[in-house]
Parts: sequence; structure tokens; C-alpha cells
Amino acid sequence: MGSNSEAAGRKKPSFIEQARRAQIVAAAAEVVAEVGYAHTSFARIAEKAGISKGVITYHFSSKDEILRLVATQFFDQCWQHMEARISAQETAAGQVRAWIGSQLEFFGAHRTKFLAMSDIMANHRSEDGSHAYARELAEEVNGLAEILAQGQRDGGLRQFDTRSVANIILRCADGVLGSWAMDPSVDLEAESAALLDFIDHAIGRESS
Amino acid sequence: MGSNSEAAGRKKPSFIEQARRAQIVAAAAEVVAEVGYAHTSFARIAEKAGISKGVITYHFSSKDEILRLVATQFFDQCWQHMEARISAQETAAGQVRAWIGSQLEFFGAHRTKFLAMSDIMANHRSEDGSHAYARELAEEVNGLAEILAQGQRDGGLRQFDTRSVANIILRCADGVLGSWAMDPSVDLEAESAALLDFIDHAIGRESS
Amino acid sequence: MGSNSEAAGRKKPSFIEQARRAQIVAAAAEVVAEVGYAHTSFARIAEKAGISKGVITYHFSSKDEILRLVATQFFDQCWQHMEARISAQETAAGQVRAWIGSQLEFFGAHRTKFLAMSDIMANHRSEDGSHAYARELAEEVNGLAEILAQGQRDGGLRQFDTRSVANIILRCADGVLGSWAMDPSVDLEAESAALLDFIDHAIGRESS
Amino acid sequence: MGSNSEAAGRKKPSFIEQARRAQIVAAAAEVVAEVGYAHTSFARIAEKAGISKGVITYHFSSKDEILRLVATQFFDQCWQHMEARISAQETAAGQVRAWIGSQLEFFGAHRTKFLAMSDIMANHRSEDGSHAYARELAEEVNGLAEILAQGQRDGGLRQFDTRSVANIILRCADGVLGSWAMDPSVDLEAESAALLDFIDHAIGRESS
DNA sequence: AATGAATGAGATTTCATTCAT
DNA sequence: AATGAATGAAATCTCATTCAT
Repeated sequence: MGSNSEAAGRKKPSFIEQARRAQIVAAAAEVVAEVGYAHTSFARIAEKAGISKGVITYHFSSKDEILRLVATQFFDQCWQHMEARISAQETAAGQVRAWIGSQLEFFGAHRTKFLAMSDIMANHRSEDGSHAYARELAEEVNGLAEILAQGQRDGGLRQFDTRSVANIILRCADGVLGSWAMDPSVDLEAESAALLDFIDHAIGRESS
Repeated sequence: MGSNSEAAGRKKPSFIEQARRAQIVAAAAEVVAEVGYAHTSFARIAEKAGISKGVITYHFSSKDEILRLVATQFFDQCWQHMEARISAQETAAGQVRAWIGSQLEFFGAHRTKFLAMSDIMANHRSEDGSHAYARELAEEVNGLAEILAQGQRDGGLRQFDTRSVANIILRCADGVLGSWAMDPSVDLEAESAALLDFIDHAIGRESS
Repeated sequence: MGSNSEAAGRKKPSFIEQARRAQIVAAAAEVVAEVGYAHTSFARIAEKAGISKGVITYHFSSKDEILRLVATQFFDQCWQHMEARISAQETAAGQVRAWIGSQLEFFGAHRTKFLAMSDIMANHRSEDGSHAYARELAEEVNGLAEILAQGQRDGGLRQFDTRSVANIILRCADGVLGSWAMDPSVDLEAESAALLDFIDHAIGRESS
Repeated sequence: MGSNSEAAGRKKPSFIEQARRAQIVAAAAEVVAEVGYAHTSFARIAEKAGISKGVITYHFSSKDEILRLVATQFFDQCWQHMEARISAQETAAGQVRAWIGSQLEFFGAHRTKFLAMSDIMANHRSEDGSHAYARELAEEVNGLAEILAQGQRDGGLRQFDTRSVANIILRCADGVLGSWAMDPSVDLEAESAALLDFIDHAIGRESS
């Protein structure tokens, strides 16, 4: 069954192998962004990548594996970008701003992959029908909630339920990205600024 | 050609016809909520409704028509519910709270249909690949932005770009609903309260 | 089973019954002429006639019965028209001219029904796969061949195989009608004249 | 997307690909000849070819593509055969005889494909409902009309409207083929001779 | 006499996946 | 490592026909 790279026991992924996989994942992202999750097929991915359908199943064990990679790889890249920005800040409020700001900045710079990731995350389900990325999102909420809690201890932020607000803030950002996803003419930078201001007022102490 | 209800010129939809259509739409909503947009099929809808596949195409001209109805009917119902609440308020801040509060309340009371509506709206595209419900959402933003502008004129709300903030607020609410959609154990009422508080702080004058 | 009027044993077809049947047959002819045999369906016939699908199967036992009637009724009407013209002629050459001339004249005056009849005759098959109207056409050939034979005996026509030539002449006429069927801008009267002239030269004695 | 051979840009059709396509086209011709255009389905074609339905849609993009090929390939083959015969003749009368004679000869030698081609040409329509092969037929008429005009200039043929008569002659030939199509026991060679004689008398100068 | 509703068979088409080469 | 070919399940949709009212 070729060199399907399921969790454990894979051989040594050669350079060529890696390159092919990356190429296929990239093509898949473009296709999802263009025609949507429901109309994404092996045929379209192969066509976009300029290869035959067979190559895809040679390198991947299933369609789901590819799409999962499209979403998670990009998600991870984004997180790397964000982490650097966040850790450069010292105050909680600064870290929250860095979190949201860098996220919007990163996604704004990679529209196609963002569209693909959104679509895949919205549609991928586990076998029991539940959402497939619930855990990842929960971890995000926890991470931001911790920052908020620190801000409350430091006195930079007012009192509120940190998990609820962390969730709200993250969803806010998703929402703004969503409106830009629907309509590319939206000025994401301006919306981003408005959002940061909005959040500042929502969580900061009144004197701020 | 059955009794397909295309735009103009339909006869008089009989009672039994109406009932069947409603039954099918309800079954479709359940199926979408359960297995997701991509895996919703005539076969599953028919099975859920306990009827034959043929009945569906007898009453509807296409799969899209059914799913569009699932989304728009529920959307309209929600709006009716919200309108009553909103118009009962006199201050802009109150109207914003009523808007968001009643929306979360209504969707919270109809989980299945909400899940279906979300999924359909996320996946339905026009023929050109653009989002199918962009117009509806833009109208919502405009409506809320007007309220915000009134609040600014009245002095109840601080200064900000009304359209950006209206969009953010609506997306916030969507986001909170989204987290509840993913995990039914989320206490939507509590999250709703947290959100209203969040918004209050974000848009209210500092003295508030 | 309603009042299906199969060959034997039918009750007394009431006036209303007759009218409905005629209406349905007329609607069927229009539909066949418009969309072609393959795309003719009960739904379209009912829509064209402004009645429900059920009425059709109430009055006819099958789709084939209706279409067969469309073809044969019109065929019979044409033959009635032709017979009068033919019998008014005394010479064989005159009768041949009357035959072809009156046929083209009649069909030319009823384009829609002619298109329907052609399409149906081309597509209707018996159960064994053979052409359904072979017998009718054979009879036509025989009829015309007799006239030709008489003409040869009378000396008005030159010698040739009467059945072959009768067939050729009839097919000639069909062909001219076919070119008009494809392109309504064809001047059928002029083509008809050219055809009569063509036939005259083909079968007449050289001195003619 | 398989190897669908849409107009431009197709790769290099491999030998095996060509063979499969030819096999499928041949099977389709047989099916059309047997059950008629209206009852020709992928299932029957696949069964006839001894392959699965999927293979067909792998090699062809639609049913129409296959049937169009059945008709046009055979039409082209016939024309190749005819061209050789026609150009071997020097007089217009000879060319007309060669035209019709070689056409009947070719079709007579390939009954199944002829039946299929006829059926397809009679039923294929463009999207606007008009006949799909009108252009091809018009070209044929023009070609033959030119020969007739040359014959008139040379003095071999009498005066008549060349386009009308060209049309009539071609339709004559179709007609004779049609009667043989309906009844395979018809002696096509004899009919062909009768037709050539018929045409000779119809268009030749009286002294001929 | 008529109708609307329902059915189920069958049509075309898409597609993930397997396999021989 | 790659490919083209093949498959068969499943999806949407059409339609003649049946039936209760």
C-alpha cells in the first residue's frame, strides 16, 4: 500500500516523497478554496496538481487524511507565527492583542489556505458525528483563558469569566475572518483594528 | 412534474401538500444536523421521514430547494422572534442586548434546526462559487449598525465605526453559538450572559 | 380501469370522453413536435393540456397508445385528403401528381402534427424491435404501385419496376418533407413543384 | 477526470484508450440499432461490451459524446469511401451515379452502423431544439448541387433548380435506405439500380 | 370523471478506491 | 514511484404508472 504515512511505523520519508505530499496537500487546499468541501474530489486535486489520481492514493491512505493535513498543517503554521508574536509581549492585554492581531495578519496573508482550512474544519466530523477539531479549539480557549487570568491577577484586566471571554474573543476573530472570507473586498486590516479596539474596551479596566 | 413550487405561478398548495413539504423539510434538517451537509442525501432524508425517495422529488424540484428552505424558514422564524423582542426596547443598548439575547435564546431552543441551518449556510454556494447567503448577512449587519448609530446619537454608546462593530457583534454571537454547536454541554445561557456583558463593555460609554 | 379504449369491448364513448381524448392527443402532438420523442413525457403533455397527469392514464392505457394515435389519426386524415384528390384524376400520371402534391400540401398545412408524426414513426418499435409502421408504409407502396402499373398499361408511363419506383417516389416525398421539417424556411410549395417535375421526368415516356 | 476527449488539450490517447473507446462506440452502435435511440442506455451499452458502466463514463464525458461519435465517425467513413468513387468519374452524370451508388453500397455493407447512425441523426437535437446535423446535410446538398450545375453547363443534364434537385436526390437515396432499414429482406442492390435509373431519367436530357 | 399523491424502477453521473503494469 | 484503467457503490433526478379519494 505504497508509503502511506499513518501515525506509527512509517519508513523513512524520502525527500521526493515529502515533496509530493506537500504538492498534493497544496493542490487540495486550492481546490477546497475554489469549489468548496463538498465538491472537492480526487479528480480535481489531481488535475490541479497536474498529476494522475493514482499518485494521490499512493501517497495518502484516504481523502480524509489529505484534507486533515490541509487544515492541521496550516493551523500549526499559524500557531508558530502567533507564538512568536505573543511571547514578545509582556502585558496580558498586549498578549491578547498580539494573539488576535497576529492571527488575523497570518490568515489575511494566506487567503486560499484559510478558506480551505475553514471549510474543512466546518465539515470534518468524527465517526460519531461530532466535530473533528473540537479538541484543538478547546486548547486554544484554554491558552487564551490563561493569559486573561494572568491579566486579571496583574490588574490590567477587569473581572469576568476567563473561559467564556476567551471563547468569545476567539470566536470574534473567527467571525471577522468569516466576513472577509465571504467578501474579499473587506478591508481586513481595518476590521482587525476595529476588533482589537472592541476587545480592549470589552476586557480592559474602565480607566484604560 | 408534481407540485414543484417554483417562484411564480404555483397553484394552491393543498393542506396535505403543505404537511408533506413541512415533514420533508423537518426530516432534512434532522439529517443535516446529524450527518452534516456533505453527507445529506435524498436516501437519508426519505429514510428519516419514513417515505420513499420519489416523494421528495415529487414535492421539491431539487435538493437545493429543500435545504434552502431548511435554512431560510428557520432564519425567518428566528427573525420574527427577535423583532418582537427588539422593538420592545427603547434604548439602543437595550435593543442590541435584545437582538443578541433573543437570537441566542431562539437558537438555543431549537438545537437541531440551528445545527442544520449553520451547516447549510456554510456550504451553500451560488453558481459562481460565492457564498449564497452573503446578502442576508449584509442586511443583518446594516440593521444592527443603524441601531448602533442611533445609540451614538443618543449618547448611550461610545464612538466607533458602526458597520465594523455591528459585524463584530453579530459574528461574536455566531461564535458563541458555534461553540455550543460543537459541544452541547456548553451552558448557552451563561455564555449568553457573558457575551452581553462583553458587548456592553465594548460599546458602552466608560461611565456605564 | 377507467375507460381505456382498447380495440374491442369498449363501452359507449361519451362526447366528453371523446373531447378529452382528442385534447390529450393534440397536446401530445405539440409536445413531441417541440421537444422530440425522447423527451416527451406525461408530465409535459399534461402541462401542455392544462390538466393533471392522472387524466391521461384515465383515458389511455399507456403512453404508447397516445403517441400511436397521434401518428395514425393524422396519417388517416392525410389519406382522406389525398384520396379525394387522387380519385379526381383520370390519368395515372395525374394520379401520381395528385398523390404527391396533395400529401405535401396537407402536411405543409399542419406542420406541428407532421413533425410529431414523423418523430413518432421514426421511433416507435414493435416488441421485437422492428419498425411499428412497416405495414402501413407497405400498403402505401402497393397502392401507388398499382397506379403506376395502370399507367404503364395505358402507355402514359415508361417501363420500370413498379414497386421499386413507387417506393422511391414515396420516399422522395418524405425526403422533401424532411428537409422542410428541419428548416421551416424551406419553401415547401416550390420544392413540391420541383419534385413533381422531377418525378414526371423520371417516370414519364420520353416524348412527354 | 479520466481521459475525456473534449475539444482541445487532450493528452496523447494511448493505444489501449483508443481501443476501449472504439469498443464502446461499436457497442453503442449495436445497441442503438437493436433497441432504438430512446432505449439506449449506459447499462445496455456496458452489457453489450461486457464491461462495467463505470468504464464508459471514464472514457467519455457524456452519453451524447458517444452517440455523436457513432454517427459522425461512420458518416465520415462513408464520405471517404464515396469521395474516391466520385472523383474517379469524369462526367457529371457519372459523378451523380457514383455518389448515390457508392453511398448505398457502403451503407448496405454496414447495416448495423447505418441503423444506428440514422436513429441518432433523427433524434439528436441541439439545445434550442433544432436538428443537430442540419449543417452536415446542407453541405452535402451543396456538394451535389455543384456537380449538377457542372452537368448543366456541360450539357449532360437538363435544366432544373440544382439545389432543389440535389436535395431531392439525396433524400431519395435516404428513402431507399430507409425502406431497407425497415425491412432487411429488401434487395438493396436491385433498389439501388432502380434508383439510379430513376434519377437518370429525372435529370438527364431527353435524348439520353 | 378527475386529481393529487405516491411509488419504484431505471437513467446519468460522480467518485473514492483498487490494481496491474 | 507512478500511472492509467477499471470498478461499483451511491447520488440526483425523471418518469410511467397506480391508487385512494
